[in-house]
Amino acid sequence: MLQLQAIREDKEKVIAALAKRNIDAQPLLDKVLQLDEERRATQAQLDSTLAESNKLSKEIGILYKSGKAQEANALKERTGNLKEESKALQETLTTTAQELQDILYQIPNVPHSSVPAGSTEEDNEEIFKEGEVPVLVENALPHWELASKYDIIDFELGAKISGAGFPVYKGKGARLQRALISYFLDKNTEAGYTEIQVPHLVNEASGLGTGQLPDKEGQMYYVEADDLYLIPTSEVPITNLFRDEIVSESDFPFTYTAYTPCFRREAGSYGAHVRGLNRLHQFDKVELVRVEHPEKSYEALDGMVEHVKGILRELKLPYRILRLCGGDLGFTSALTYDFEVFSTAQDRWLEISSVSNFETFQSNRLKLRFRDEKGKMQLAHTLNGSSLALPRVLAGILENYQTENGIEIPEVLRPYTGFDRID
RNA sequence: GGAGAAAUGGCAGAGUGGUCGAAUGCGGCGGUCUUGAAAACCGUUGAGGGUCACACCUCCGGGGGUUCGAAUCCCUCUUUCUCCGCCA
Repeated sequence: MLQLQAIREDKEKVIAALAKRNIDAQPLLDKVLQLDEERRATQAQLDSTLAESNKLSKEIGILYKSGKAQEANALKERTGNLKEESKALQETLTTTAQELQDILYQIPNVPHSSVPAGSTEEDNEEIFKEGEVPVLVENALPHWELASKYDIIDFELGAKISGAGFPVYKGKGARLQRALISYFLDKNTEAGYTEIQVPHLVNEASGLGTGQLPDKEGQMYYVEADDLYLIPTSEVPITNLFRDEIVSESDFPFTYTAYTPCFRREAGSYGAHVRGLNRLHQFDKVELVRVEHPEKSYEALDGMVEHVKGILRELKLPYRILRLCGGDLGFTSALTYDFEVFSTAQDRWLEISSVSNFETFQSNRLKLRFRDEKGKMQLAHTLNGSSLALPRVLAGILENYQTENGIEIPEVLRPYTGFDRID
C-alpha cells in the first residue's frame, strides 16, 4: 500500500511513475486526496465533540462527589445530544476511512526509476546472460518424457490422488529434489541467512500484509472451515513474522531462508505451455527474505541477485536475468529481477527465480517500522527472492544434463544425491 | 472435543466505575560523579490521528453493549495456561 503522505506530497510524481505500469492513476489519486480531506475534517469534528463530552463527564463526576446530584443530572441532557452527534460522526468517519483504504488497496506499488516502460514480457530488459547452452544428443527429450522414461516423476498418479498439477516424485527423482532443497538451504545459510520453518497455512491478516489479499484471493487455496489460506510462497509467512513490529535500527538486516511447499490455484492457465513441471498447483521452493534499512535495500537487492547467480553458476545451468518492465511487474514490487534458465529440449526460457524489492509497500500494510537516528518512526523495506523454485530447476537439470546414458547429476549436487547419474 | 483460569506499556506487575495513557520494579536513553567504567543519584522513556507548534482525540487481546463516564461491568470472538479426552 502506498503511503498517503507520498501522494499528498507529490501526486504528479506518483502518477508519472504508475504510468510505467500503463495505469492512469489520476482519477484514483484525486479520489484518495478528496477522501483523505473528508476523513480529516470529520475526524476534527468528532474530536471536538468528544472533547466536550469528556469535559462534561468529568464535571458530572465532580458534582456527584460533592453531592450536587441535581446539577449533575442537568448536565446529562447535554451529553446525550453530544453522544448522538458523535455517533453519527463516527459512522461517517468509518465509512470514509474504509472507502479510502479500499482505494489505496487497489493501487499497485510505484516502480523504481530503473524499471523500463512496457506492457508485456516482450518489453522486459535482459541485463545479464551466462552459461553455455549444451549441445544435446539427437532426439533430446523434454523433461516430462524423461520423467516417465526413467520413472522419476509420475504425473498421472498425482492426477489420480489429487488432480492435474500435483506430481508424484519417485526414487531418484524424489532424492534429487531433496538434494536440491538441502543444497539451496546450505548455500543460503553460508551466505548468512537464518534457516527457519514456518506454517504452510496463514490467516487473512497475513495475506493482507504481504499483498496477496484483497486482490488475489482466487490465486490461493482457501480452507473455509478454518478461515485459512494455503501459502502461495513462503514470503507470506516469513515476511509476516514482522507484522506490527517495531525493530531496532541496529538489528538490520534481518535475513531468512526457508523451504516450503507452495500452493497455487493457477485458475485458467491450462495448455501446452504448462506441461510437465512448468506450472504446478503444488511445488517446492526455497525462499530468501530480507528486511532492510531503506538506505540499504537496493544494495541488498543486488546482493541477492549475485547470490542467486552464484548458485546457477555452480549448477552450470545457462541462464539470463531480466529486469521486469512496468507492465510485467508484480502488484507489490518496485523492482523485480527474474532469473530464467534455458531449457534446451523445450527450446524456451523457464522462470526459476524472482528477486524483488517492495520498498515500503508491504511494510506499510504490515506496520513494520523502526526508529531512526533522529528518533523518527520509519517504515522498513522488505525484499524477497527465490533460491530457487524447484520444479523448473529440476526440469532444467533433466533436460540440459541428459545424455545417451542417462541424466548426469551436476557436480555440486552429488554429495547430496549420493549418485551421479539417473538411468 | 469438554471443564476452569487468564490476556494491561520492551519485560515483569499494580489497578474492579470518575481527575488513569495507566503505580511500582527491571530494561533503554540522557545527565551528575569518575582517569575510564561500575555503583549511587537526578531526569527521561508506548503507538496512531491532528496542529506551523500547542490544544485536543483514539488505543489496556479483537469486536459489540451498559453508563453522563469503562482497563475496571455485560455479551462475543481469538489466543495462552491448567485438568480431562483423543492423537503423529
